[in-house]
Amino acid sequence: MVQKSKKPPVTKIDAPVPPKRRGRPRAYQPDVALGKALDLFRKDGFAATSLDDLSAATGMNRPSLYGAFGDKRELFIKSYRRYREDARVAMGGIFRDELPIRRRLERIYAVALDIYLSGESGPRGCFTVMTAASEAVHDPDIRAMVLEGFTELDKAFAACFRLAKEKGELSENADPVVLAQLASATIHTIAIRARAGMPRKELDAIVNGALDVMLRA
Amino acid sequence: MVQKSKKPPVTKIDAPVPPKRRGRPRAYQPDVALGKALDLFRKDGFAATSLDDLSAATGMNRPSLYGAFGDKRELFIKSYRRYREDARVAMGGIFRDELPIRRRLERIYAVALDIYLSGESGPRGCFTVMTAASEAVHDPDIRAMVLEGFTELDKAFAACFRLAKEKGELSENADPVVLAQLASATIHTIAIRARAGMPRKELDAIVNGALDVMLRA
DNA sequence: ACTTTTTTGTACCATTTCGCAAAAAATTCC
DNA sequence: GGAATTTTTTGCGAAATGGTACAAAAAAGT
Repeated sequence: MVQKSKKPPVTKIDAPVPPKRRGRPRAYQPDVALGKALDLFRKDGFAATSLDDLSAATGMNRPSLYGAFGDKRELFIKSYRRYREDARVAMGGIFRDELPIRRRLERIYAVALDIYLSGESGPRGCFTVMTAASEAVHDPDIRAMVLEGFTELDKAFAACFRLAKEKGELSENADPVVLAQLASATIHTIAIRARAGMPRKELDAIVNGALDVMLRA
Repeated sequence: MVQKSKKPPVTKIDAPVPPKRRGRPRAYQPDVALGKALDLFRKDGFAATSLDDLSAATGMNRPSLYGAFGDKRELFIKSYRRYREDARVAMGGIFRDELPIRRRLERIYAVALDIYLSGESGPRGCFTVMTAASEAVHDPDIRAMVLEGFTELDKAFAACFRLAKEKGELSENADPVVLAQLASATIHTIAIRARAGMPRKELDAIVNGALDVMLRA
């Protein structure tokens, strides 16, 4: 076996052209299936979601699910990763925006609330918070991912405040790290309260009050 | 039978003397059994806790469990009520204490962290938050209880800040309601992060930073 | 001693759940 | 057209789950 001709060298990582796979073609698109799985997990949580539910939601039958994503736990982990990616693309732009700090934060919370309040059968909250509240205690891998999610948010907020301070939008003795933790705390509280059914108006009010204090009138 | 001698008139509502029940005596104490059930629910959540688990933990077999507390959902609800009562007695005194505001809040958070970090197999977090993250979406009764839990905490904090303001410990333009929501947010964030495995030191630091900002250095 | 009352303990049932094996189907390669 | 390859489909099976029926047990009343 001098030359390995097994795979044609994939220069373009995901070409829009189907790469002519060998056997029977898939009846599903992994991306959309994973999205459906994520929706279900967000709605019901890990324990209350059965493989049959997932099978029905994705349109894949159980063996296909298994072949594509592994067992239930692996599918959950992949769903969670997908959630984080989605959140990053939804947020990423705003964090790097050049708006004044108050506007920037308002936008961030608006997008967050869009995510938390979405869902056909009731608001779904923040998947990171949900996972922390359930699986994180018993599964070290999941716990690590969740912790990483928290610190990622903390850091993003901290960078936000640091930038604002450099631009003179905050007082000299403002501590970006502390403010970031408060900003995260506000994210967490609205995520939880959203899932408990609190209407958007009240959540917006909480955000506004928190911003008043953090940005120190 | 001129005088009704069926029951001796129970003037004292719960005498420490066992009231001579009629049939076979219970092999368990409902209070401690409910406590064990609460421990389990807090550890694993509703869906991941089976009746067999509960049976093993309480020492009662399933039919007895059913007879004493109703089905799984009812047992969960009773466990949650118990949690709230426990939390109230643990907190109640401090909220009404006459300490300076900073000290008072420090104590509150210390007690809260004691509750959230307790647990033989990992920190158990706040049961209200956990329940909001899971069952609250699908069960209106549970959702109502959880929402009530949130507003109860908000109100307690608000009273706290109102008192401090009256005593001149806060600036004139401080808004007790807004500060209370931030104080609740801080409770929520440490509850979640505790369950995600964040060590107490870091949680204490978050509390301290939050107090700095709320009490306006 | 016998009846009544209440709880326990054993056993059972219908359903759900996760996982997998084996056959059938759809496609490419030769 | 036939072999090779990959996926789908069907269906099985062992275990767990929530709930209940029923007899045995343990106490008080008579």
